[in-house]
Amino acid sequence: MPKVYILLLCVRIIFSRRMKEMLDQHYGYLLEDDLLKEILEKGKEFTFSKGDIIIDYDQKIEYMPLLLEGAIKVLRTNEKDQELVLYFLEQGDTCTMTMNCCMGELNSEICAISETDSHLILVPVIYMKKWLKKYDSWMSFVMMSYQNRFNELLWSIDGLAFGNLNDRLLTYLKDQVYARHKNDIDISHEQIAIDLNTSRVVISRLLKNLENNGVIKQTRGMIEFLNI
DNA sequence: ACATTAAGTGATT
DNA sequence: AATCACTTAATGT
Repeated sequence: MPKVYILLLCVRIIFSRRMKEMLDQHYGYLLEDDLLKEILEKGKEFTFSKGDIIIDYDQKIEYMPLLLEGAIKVLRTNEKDQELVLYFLEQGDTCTMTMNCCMGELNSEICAISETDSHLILVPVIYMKKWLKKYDSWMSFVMMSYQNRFNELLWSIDGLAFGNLNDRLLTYLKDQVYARHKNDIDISHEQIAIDLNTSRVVISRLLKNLENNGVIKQTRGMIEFLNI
């Protein structure tokens, strides 16, 4: 299990100009101006490093995240320390489970880990309900997120039910490439195996196949996705 | 140089 | 597809 560094390591920069730019860039076309302004007022900006735990199980949800940069892995584990990755959050996304939990005022049912260094705005959850009534664009945004997440969840379930590991691995890699904005993925076979809850040996074999078929190239701790 | 960690492989279930 | 046992290769101290 990854170590818990949590919020202590976060750098908090309020009223940064860059924050506004990035907010406009990734959410500007979705949300109305008044809302964007309110997000800047009420939200706090944070950065997380790779591997930081953003939200852990049973933690009280106080903020909802709006991702500006980077990628976040959202997962559940069972009684053992087996992980199941539910979905990845990329820029322009927000965490649907957060909304789920705070609507019902529940504690976190999931664990969110920063997959790369990432950069996000945290908005206190009380505003998310208020904004649902106040802003149409917020409502659409939330609905859209639900739809997207739901589809990704279906994907995960398909993977489990039909056991098509190769396909799951491929979409996993594509997700990584998309989230990192580059074709080099610095991740070990072991970590992939944990994410897809299978064993390292199996992943190694599948990756070897992909390498032989010219889909990827790999060196220690690195996978390069070719011909996109 | 030695220990540690990542990756490759054959055999078995 | 999973597990075991073992090898080889890359990296850190």
